Amino acid sequence: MTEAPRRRDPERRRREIVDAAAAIVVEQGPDALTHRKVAARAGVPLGSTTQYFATLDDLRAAALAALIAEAEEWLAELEAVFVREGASPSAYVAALHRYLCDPQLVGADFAVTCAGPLHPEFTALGVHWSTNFIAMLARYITPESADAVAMFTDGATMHTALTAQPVAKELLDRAITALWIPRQETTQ
Amino acid sequence: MTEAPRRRDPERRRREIVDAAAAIVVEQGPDALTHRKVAARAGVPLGSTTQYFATLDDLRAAALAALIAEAEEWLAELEAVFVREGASPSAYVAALHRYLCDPQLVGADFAVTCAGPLHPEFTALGVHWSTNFIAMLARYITPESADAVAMFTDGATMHTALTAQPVAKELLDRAITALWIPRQETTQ
Amino acid sequence: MTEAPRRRDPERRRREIVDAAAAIVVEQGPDALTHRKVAARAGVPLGSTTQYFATLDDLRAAALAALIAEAEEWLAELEAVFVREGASPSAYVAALHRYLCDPQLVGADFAVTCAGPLHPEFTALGVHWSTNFIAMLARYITPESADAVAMFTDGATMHTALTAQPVAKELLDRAITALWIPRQETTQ
Amino acid sequence: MTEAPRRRDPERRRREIVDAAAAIVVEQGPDALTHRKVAARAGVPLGSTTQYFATLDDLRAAALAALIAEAEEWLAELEAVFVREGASPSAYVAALHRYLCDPQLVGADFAVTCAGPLHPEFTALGVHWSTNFIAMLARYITPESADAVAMFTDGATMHTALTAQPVAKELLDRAITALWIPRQETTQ
DNA sequence: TATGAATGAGTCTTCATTCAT
DNA sequence: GATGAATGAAGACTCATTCAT
Repeated sequence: MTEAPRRRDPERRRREIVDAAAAIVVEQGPDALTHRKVAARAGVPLGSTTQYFATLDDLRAAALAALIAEAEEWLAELEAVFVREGASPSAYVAALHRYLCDPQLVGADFAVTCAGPLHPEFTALGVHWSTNFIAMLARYITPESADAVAMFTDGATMHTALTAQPVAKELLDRAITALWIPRQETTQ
Repeated sequence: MTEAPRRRDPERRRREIVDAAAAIVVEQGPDALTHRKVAARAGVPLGSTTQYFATLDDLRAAALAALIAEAEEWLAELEAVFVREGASPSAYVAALHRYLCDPQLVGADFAVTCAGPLHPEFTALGVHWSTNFIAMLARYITPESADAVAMFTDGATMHTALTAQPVAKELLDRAITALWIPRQETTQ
Repeated sequence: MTEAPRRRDPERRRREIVDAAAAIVVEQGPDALTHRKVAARAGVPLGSTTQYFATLDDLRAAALAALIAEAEEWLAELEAVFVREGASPSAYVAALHRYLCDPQLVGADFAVTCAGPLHPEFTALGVHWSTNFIAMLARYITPESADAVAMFTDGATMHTALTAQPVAKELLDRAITALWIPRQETTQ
Repeated sequence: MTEAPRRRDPERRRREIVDAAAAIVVEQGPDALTHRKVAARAGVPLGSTTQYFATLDDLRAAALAALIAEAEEWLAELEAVFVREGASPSAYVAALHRYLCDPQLVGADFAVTCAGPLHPEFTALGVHWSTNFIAMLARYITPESADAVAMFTDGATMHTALTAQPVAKELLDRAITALWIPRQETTQ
């Protein structure tokens, strides 16, 4: 009943294709994306992957954009916490640890990080994410501190991707506390 | 005579092949490696790439190992500095900045980091490098500090790879100083 | 009112499609025709190209017919000149040179000539055009002369298509004069 | 026994591929060439068509070059006749008629003529052939006459291709005789 | 009726790997 | 041992045609 009419739902199909592509990018890397894998995973005929995306690069771009969107969402939630409870190392560490415990998010971050240097067309995407991240932090801590925290966070993400184990919370806690310098202004 | 025996120098040819493969891995990523590219770049016949390496995966492994070897060398030099001059944040930052200014080293690090999560057979390589790195640091600073410094260093490397610009020395300096905690023991 | 009924004007749309197809055939050859190119060029939705023509071959046939129609028009004008001013080499050369200076006409002739031998279904079209041409000439010059003039004209057209430069008028003049033999009959 | 050793004869295989491609170009036109058709016709695996020719365009170029070479050979024979017996309309007509009776030659000429305007990379080939042809004639008849004879010959070839029937010898005779003007020089 | 999504066959091309020479 | 030809499996992409809406 909730199945609803399946046939002819371009929006849905497009989303299915992008989601399948994103999953493959996360699991096997941006270079491992093929039309065939996407079609098989999405359960759609081969032709529809080219129906919706003129080239594989377009599809890869859509997949990476979808992945970044999830990370942006996490970032927005983090800021909401800062607004609600104030920005503190412990709040940040809690959020970061949650992030690292979500393989989907870690994989997405990893994929974007890998795609940047190898595919010039995606460099901007990675830079944009990085810039956004730092900018958000810099609304609560000093710019220098924001740079350092972001950089450490990147390293933690890569390490998590490599070991497939989230970095220990204590480690995050010590490092973030050491790098964290709140902005001096009284008001934001 | 000083020319050395040119024809029939398998060692030399093998090295040429590995070097070419490593260069391609750095520039285009581990997934972009092909026999043809290697042969063309090394200036050797196509057949010799399969003569020396049974499969392309073997060749990729050799290339990544060669890249790691360069990083290990840098690590050994760093430790030599520590032994000679003592381990200090500034000594570390100087070495790290040199590292980040060498695109070859950054590219190598990036390639290994990318290969790890995507190709299970290379995960061990990445973990090994990371472990070695931390172990070296931990001979001079606390284990916790070593973890944090290594993680931040990873993030700095990825950021450099992404922007193709070495991270500013001041930024490295502030962060490393904040994370650096010498071991208490008087002797090592 | 002068706007005419725009929506629901099947004739108009059909003509737009055929014209677009003809232009593509002239520019890229009969084999390069695709529904998508036609739709894009005509500015109509993809579906309408199959709505009006059951198969691509049908559309190609319509395009070639339209091209031939333009040539037939030129032929009719030429005969009108003959009727008005009498058939003379110089009148023919003037008309032929105008023909060769019109890339649209040359392209059309070229397209039909190419399509004939390669696509059996279009052979008749080419033969028909050729026959018409000769028949018209043969009303004013001897049949033998008509054959020769038509054949030379074909060659001139092909040469123009190849070099994208109309054949020099002097050359046409000399050749046509040499090949031209008026009919002896007093009446037509 | 005359079969000789088949295996590993790159020269032979390359020739087989080019010949098959040339036959297809003649029969179906330059645009109808595909790797699959060539492989099937030559009786070689699909992969070898790309082994010997990096792209289909390269293969098409080789095929057209082979076809032109046959025509050049005919041209050389024609000149040999002129040298031996003197250049006369009847000698030319005899050779031309022989040419038109050979579907292979007519098809080749037709293919090159078609390829020229549609594929810019082959325009030069067609122009070159045309220029050579005229230059040869101009060694025996006036340049103006050579232009006209060549142009008529082109038309005759196209007509033969279209109707799949060689043009009648009498027609050729009348036209060539009318267009033929020997060089005035006493020597040459 | 008009439209554009759907799809599978077919296109060119790349390539790992094998193997004759 | 060294080399380059051989080959079939994929890969990206195009497209005629069908058909739901």
